[in-house]
Amino acid sequence: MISQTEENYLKAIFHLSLDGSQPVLTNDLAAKMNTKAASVTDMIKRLSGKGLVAYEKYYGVEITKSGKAEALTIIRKHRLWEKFLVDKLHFTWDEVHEVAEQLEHIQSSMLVAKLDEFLGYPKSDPHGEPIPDKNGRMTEVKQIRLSETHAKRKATLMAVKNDSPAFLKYLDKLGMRIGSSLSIVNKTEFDGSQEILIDGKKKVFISRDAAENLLVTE
Amino acid sequence: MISQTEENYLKAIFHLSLDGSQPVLTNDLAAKMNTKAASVTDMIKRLSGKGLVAYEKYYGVEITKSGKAEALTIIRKHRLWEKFLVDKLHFTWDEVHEVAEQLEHIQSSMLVAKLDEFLGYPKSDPHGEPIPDKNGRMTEVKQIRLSETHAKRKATLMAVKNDSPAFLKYLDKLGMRIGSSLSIVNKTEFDGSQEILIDGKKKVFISRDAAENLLVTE
DNA sequence: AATATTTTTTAGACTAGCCTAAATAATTAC
DNA sequence: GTAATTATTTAGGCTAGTCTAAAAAATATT
Repeated sequence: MISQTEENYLKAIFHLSLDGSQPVLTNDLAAKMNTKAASVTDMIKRLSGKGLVAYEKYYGVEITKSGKAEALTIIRKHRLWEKFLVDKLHFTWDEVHEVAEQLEHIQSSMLVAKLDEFLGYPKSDPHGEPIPDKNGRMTEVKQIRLSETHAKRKATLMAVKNDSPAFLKYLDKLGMRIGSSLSIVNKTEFDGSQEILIDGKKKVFISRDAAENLLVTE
Repeated sequence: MISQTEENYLKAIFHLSLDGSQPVLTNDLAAKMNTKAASVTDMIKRLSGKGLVAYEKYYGVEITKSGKAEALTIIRKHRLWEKFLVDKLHFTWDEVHEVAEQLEHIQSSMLVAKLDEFLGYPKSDPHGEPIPDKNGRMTEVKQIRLSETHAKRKATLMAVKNDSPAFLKYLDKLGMRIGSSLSIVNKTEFDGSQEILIDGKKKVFISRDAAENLLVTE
């Protein structure tokens, strides 16, 4: 049996090892989990004892095959629940994260399977993130930050890097959503700010900070 | 903040105080919670400290007004989720309890409100139990055990007293469901067994034990 | 009413997760 | 290459929730 706390650590390790360093460092994990390094060391030992991570003292931690499988089923559940909350219960995309953090820990493979079916086997969640299938596989689409695209190209918004309600509400106000077409009208090199056209209709200014959090395909 | 364990104790106390003794006894609670009496004493003190129950040493425990309100919101969530699982995800009524036991602890009043709306503000769960509204009020219908009805009367199955998968599957096999009309064809006094007609179609024998777990209105 | 039995509580110990403070290892600076 | 700094681990302690064994109170027996 794997506890909720263990699941949360595992998820954090998985995410850090994707877009961060390999191995994952104790302090980084402590920062992500909002705990102290000493607590992380404790937990890592437990996870290591269960074969979910490989741990080497003073070096760091790497997720194992079975740990990765666990992490992917948690992420699968999280994203399916987010999809449910938005599509069926009409939550807005900035309201779902906190609730999905709880729902992802419900244990029932039947529930996940039936929820997946009920939602029509969705491939991505409301933020554009891919939903792993029951074998943990997901269709990764090459996504780049809007800040890294070259001028004048037309791009499609696939996902957002930042899930904070503040950012998501800001995008809503701009009239931007997953699937919107974005074309760069003007780019100011010195501060990275851009003027973009949303769905061929609305012209807006966005900062480099915003552009870095928008993932698009060209 | 009230923990999941505290929620489970509170629910147990509420249920025991409904169809059992007032006050609720330590040993009864221990039996219901599958723990030892010593653990119950500990927990009761915690709940008492939070004002959710009134506890008197060597006497027993009674639920307070605020404790009852908490218990009712948990029961509300449990029954709404059961309704969701059966109506939307097509679980059978014997499969829902375990999952609903987990889902009832999800904290989000928005979620409960939206789920309620999504389900069309149902008044009862798949077992016929009433769903408390957001103020904890439920429309109680006078229900009696089929074993206590007088012969020849036609009754409607409103709820079942026993949620065990074994019993529910048995009822399914008999072709009996919430809302079925039951009329007693024959009653054997010495062992309480009955011959009944289901929905005017199917004639079956049931034991006193079964009849005691069928709640009907005449 | 005194004794025996049952119920409940207390005392002390365990695990999961967390903490602070101190010790140790690794890294950076000079 | 030694010293200073930073990162990590260990040691010991805390709370929630559980347990067993022993003590105390309530109840039942005769």
